[in-house]
Order: sequence, then structure tokens, then C-alpha cells
Amino acid sequence: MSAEIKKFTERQEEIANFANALAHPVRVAILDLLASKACCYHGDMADELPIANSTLSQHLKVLKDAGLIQGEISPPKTKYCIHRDNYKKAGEIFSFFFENPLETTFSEEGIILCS
Amino acid sequence: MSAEIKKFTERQEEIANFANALAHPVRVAILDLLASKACCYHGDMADELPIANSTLSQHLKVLKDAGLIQGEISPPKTKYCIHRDNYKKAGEIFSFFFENPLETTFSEEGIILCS
DNA sequence: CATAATGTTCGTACATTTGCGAATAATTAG
DNA sequence: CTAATTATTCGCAAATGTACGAACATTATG
Repeated sequence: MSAEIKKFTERQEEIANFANALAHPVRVAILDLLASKACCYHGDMADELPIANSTLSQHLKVLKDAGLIQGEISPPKTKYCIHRDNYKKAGEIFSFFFENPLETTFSEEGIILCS
Repeated sequence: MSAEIKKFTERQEEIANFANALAHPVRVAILDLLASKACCYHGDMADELPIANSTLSQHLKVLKDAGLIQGEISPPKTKYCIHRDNYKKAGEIFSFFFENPLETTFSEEGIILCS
């Protein structure tokens, strides 16, 4: 009944944000490309990916807004790179999230009831 | 021109799937709850989370479909746990994805042009 | 058996995401 | 200056995601 407005922690929002950026295979593929080639022009990626040019721009925007990549515009070309600091940060956040999902004692089946 | 139909790798799809499961703060919060308490009933979580019961069911379904949790139905109660094997696997996949985004040589600014 | 407790499913509403081609902007090349 | 190159933005359509309450199913309780 205590009608406390519950929201989520900063950390939970942050994880969700990074996860959202990775939540489409083409965006994972983009990061793979950038990770392997250091930097790529939009056109280089467009050649490798099975999507229209305009769609690629949209996905790049999502990754950029999430902070995982950065773009350097020098028209008519645009060069994209991984944003190393944030990329590292994302990796650490996920690492921490997944490590030791449980440190408590277990029943025989490895399960504990709660409350 | 070689109109090769490009899709994504299994790994890329897998990452995107797990990421998608984490792409909403309430689902991160659910995993936090399960990680800390080992197992929880639906009702326990409903008390902690600012969403309707039916909405919680939907989010639990997403996590279950992604393989990150498992549910044991014994009506009228349902007990959920983290799916340890898959959870671990997800952690490893993300670890691997984020580690060493770049092992190549760098220019002075830490950037290489490609192609 | 009737009622309560617990969750899921259904139906609906609304917002967001994804995708494409066309139009646009900005520079380079002829 | 004109045309070509490159990438973004716009407008649209289709699909998906999020959220809720109501209806339903299943078991426990009186």
C-alpha cells in the first residue's frame, strides 16, 4: 500500500541502455566491423551489411547515442570508430552484472526458495 | 553486385538475443532480484516492481524465452530462478565480445583509417 | 462446493523500432 | 559551374514492444 513510486537504479538503466544498443544483430555486426578494422567509413560498412544505406545510418545513430561509437564527419564521408572508453565501460558493467549471479548456499538441487 | 544474401552469424544473433533480454530496466531489475535471492515467486517480484502483474508476466516470458531464467509452475504459485548455465554462457559471450576491441597497431591518436 | 489466492492469457491502446526509397545537404571531381 | 559521390534526414508502412485491466485457469481454503 505504501504507494512509493519505484523506479530503477541508474545502473539498471545503464545496463538496459547498452544492452539495447546490442539488441539487433546488425548492430553487433557493425561493432564487429569497427573492432576489427579500427575505423570504417559508412560506405565500407554498407558494402558488408545487408541493409539499405538509410537503415545503416539509423543503426549507427543508435550506437552513437548509446555512446559505443563515435563519428567524425568530413563530408561527403563519415568515419566511425568505437568509442573506446565507453566500450570498455560497457564491458565492465556487463562483466560485473554476470559474475557471481549467486553466492549463497544451495539446496541439493542448487535451488533456494525465497521468503 | 555479387548479390550474395548476407545474414548474420550465429554468434551475432546470439548476442543480440541476450542483449534484447536485458534491454529493459525492469528485466535487469528482475534478474537482480533473482540473482540475490536465488529464487522468487512471481508475487514476491510483483511487490518489488512498479508494474502490473500481467506486465510482469510478459517480461518474465521474455527472459524465459531468452533462456536466462526458468520457471517452475506449481499453481497457484510460480517460482522463477536464474538459468545458471545459460546465464553463465551469456556472461562469457559478452565478456568475449567486449574484450580487446582492438589489438592492431595504432596511429598516434589511437586511430587507423581503414581501406 | 463456494470462495480466495495466484498467475497467465487475451484484448486493446499506444509508442517505438525497423526498413526502404526519395529528397536533401555537402563536398569533390571534371 | 555542373555533375558525381557520399551520407543523412524525411515520410511512410509494417512489425514489435510495453502496459493495463478483464477474463480465465488452477489450486488452496473455508
